[in-house]
Amino acid sequence: MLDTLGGVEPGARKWTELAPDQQARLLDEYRLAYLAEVPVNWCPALGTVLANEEVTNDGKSERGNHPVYKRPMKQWMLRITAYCERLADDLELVDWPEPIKLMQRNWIGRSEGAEVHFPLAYGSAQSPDEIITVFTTRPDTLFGATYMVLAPEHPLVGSITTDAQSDAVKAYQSQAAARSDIDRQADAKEKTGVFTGAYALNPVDNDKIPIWIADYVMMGYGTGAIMAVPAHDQRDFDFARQFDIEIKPVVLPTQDWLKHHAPEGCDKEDVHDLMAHYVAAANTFDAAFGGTGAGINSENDEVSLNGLLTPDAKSAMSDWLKRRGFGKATIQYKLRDWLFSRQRYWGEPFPILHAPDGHIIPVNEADLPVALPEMDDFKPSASDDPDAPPQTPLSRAPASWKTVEVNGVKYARELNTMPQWAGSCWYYLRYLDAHNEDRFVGEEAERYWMGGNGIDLYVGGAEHAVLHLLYSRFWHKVLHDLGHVSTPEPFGRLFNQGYIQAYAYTDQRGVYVDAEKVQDNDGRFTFGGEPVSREFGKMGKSLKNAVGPDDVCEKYGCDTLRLYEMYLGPLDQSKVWNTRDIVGVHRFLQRLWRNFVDEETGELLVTSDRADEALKRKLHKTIKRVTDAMDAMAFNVAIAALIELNNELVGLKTIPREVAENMIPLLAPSAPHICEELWQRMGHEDSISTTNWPTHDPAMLIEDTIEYPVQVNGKLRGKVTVPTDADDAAIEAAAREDENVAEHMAGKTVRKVIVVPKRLINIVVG
RNA sequence: GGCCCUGUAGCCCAAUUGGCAGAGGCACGCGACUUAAAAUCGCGCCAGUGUGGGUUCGAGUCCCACCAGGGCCA
Repeated sequence: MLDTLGGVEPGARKWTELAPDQQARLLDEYRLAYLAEVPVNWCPALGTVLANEEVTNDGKSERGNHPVYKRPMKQWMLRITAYCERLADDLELVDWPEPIKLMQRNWIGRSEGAEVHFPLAYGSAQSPDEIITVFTTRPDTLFGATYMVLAPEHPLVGSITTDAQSDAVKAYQSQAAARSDIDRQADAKEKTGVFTGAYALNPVDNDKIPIWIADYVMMGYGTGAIMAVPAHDQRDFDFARQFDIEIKPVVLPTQDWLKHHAPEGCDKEDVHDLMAHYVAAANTFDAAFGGTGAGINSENDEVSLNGLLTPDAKSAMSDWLKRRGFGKATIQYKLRDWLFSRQRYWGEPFPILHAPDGHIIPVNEADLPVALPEMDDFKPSASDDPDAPPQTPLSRAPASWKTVEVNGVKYARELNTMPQWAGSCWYYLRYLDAHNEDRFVGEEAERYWMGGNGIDLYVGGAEHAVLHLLYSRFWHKVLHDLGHVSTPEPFGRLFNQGYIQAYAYTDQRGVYVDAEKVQDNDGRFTFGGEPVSREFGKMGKSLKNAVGPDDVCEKYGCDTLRLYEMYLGPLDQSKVWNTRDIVGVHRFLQRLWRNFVDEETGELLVTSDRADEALKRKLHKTIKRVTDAMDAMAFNVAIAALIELNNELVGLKTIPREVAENMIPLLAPSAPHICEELWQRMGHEDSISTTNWPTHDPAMLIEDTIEYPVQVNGKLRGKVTVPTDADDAAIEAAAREDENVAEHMAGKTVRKVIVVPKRLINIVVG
């Protein structure tokens, strides 16, 4: 095991046999928190570095939209990559929306493939400096690798470049450094690159293949080097055509693909001719074939992929690579380690001390937590200059805070702080036992609240998919491994609520105007007499379309506001705020009140009278519907069912107590105030929040008779009512007796009769 | 460019997961109450489910293609 780790003496087997620096290096390979000199996202305007997750697609900071630059800096990292596999696999354990799971899987970016070692053509292949390792998801195309590409920053570039190519390579390297990753990854047809003058050997056939550098290969992804298979990868194809490199097909495309991409002059109907043409001159086709198919041109003395379908070819090649020591099947992830330090004041200080000789120790446990020093000026040092040295606010802290003496040695405090995510990674655990002075959460409290599958229900926005929700899963797993928490996952069930949207209005210059002051004149919208155009978007300040909840509360009460928000529509979808509709739920509450309380006298109308059979059935049906809907978080449906029941009560002089006692608790979560008031008036001394959720009587849901729709050939032709316990034959007989049904069956042969119990009857004739 | 979500009445939304397209609300119309209006109560109105195919006895629901809106990743 130790042998496989970098820099360890062969033969060393025991920890104590290792030199201190070897021990340190080994530990560093495994530490979950480590310092590293890495290319980071530096945002001079914010005066801080940012995690990949905090940088938008167009290279701006997620907060504030400022430009972000790559630059190397020594920073704290958290080794989230050590948990890649479990973070991906354990998504199986949780009840989350599939799109969020998918986003996390994509972000983690698991890909199966193989690593392949390409020896340099002139080297002895003994030293690691003479081997280029690449990762590929398509080891089956190895016979088609006709060149290699290193990222311009790849450490081998300097040593392999020939003198003749040296100037060109250096010029290209500095040109590439000036481009952003986003730029470099953009699918430009025009590829750039420079030949290093060096060659590698393709391990499958010992062919000498040229080594290029090109900026479409990124150092931060995979090994920073690729084997290029131009026949089967579009970017490699574009590159090879541009620089006139051999394009060797090793997978046979589908007929459709050949037809579609063949050059002019081919007989597109003659499959054999197309294939022959492709094998002879794949470079004349207009694209790379990236799909799967049978292998061709892929054979050496020991292994043949010819005729094998892609999955089989992949494993055959991986096996061969492993047998010959040229590589092995492996899994690669897109997720990078998490850049965990920030140059901000408002963040948790690291409990870390730096010794004068550079070694690092943790702050003594008795001195935890490390509190931020009081400072007058705690702003980050913002700058327009991307090369300005980072200045953390804590570097301006009093010397008494910055220096700590331990055993006579003066240590310097770490002056970076943790990112805002640090707190959200574990707050849910602290909330369980917030006053515990001994532990971050007591074991008993943790088991009680988190037991089973973690937090029962976590409601939040989808924007956290690859930030908070990934980071906190990582921390939770670390805590789980250390035995501090009992579940492998923090959030058993996740629910994403949608956004509230509202109409927004722009004037003729395209500037947003205050939506509340816009007048609607039969679909023509004006603001201060000027016409404005209406659009639509997430409610908020930027679109000037926010509706203050205070106004709604003031006018209708907060039960109405609450009810309205729940009634808008499915919780997980974005919904339009339409002030006009509020009166609907407000009327419901007023009607409810009038049903229960005499408006004139204020007398409670709930009596001990028995409910009649129909009302009882309605009640129990409602209990079931509301219960099911609340479980499914379909609050809009639950409220609709209660409105329906309430409408049934309108004609009654008094409300039977058995109805009231069940109905009010059903509504209480949605309209707590009015329900509490009615509950008290009904004679209860305890709050309604302490009462049990009503349960329905299944017997009350069973009807004596059922009305069946009768279809003939799938079209509704009649309806029959039969006793609930009628058997199929009886139902069918009843159906045939219906006049209209009989008419549509007249003179035809019955082919089939489908009786779906409690649903319908379909008679197929022909 | 790839992937994901959504599309049902003038509007917001339901539809027991493949079984009668309508629960509820808004808006609108008519009627009752009222001197009148508001409020209230009653009654009514409107779509064949974005488009085109397919599977099925039967499709809003499943499959394929396309269109539109929103999102994620390049």
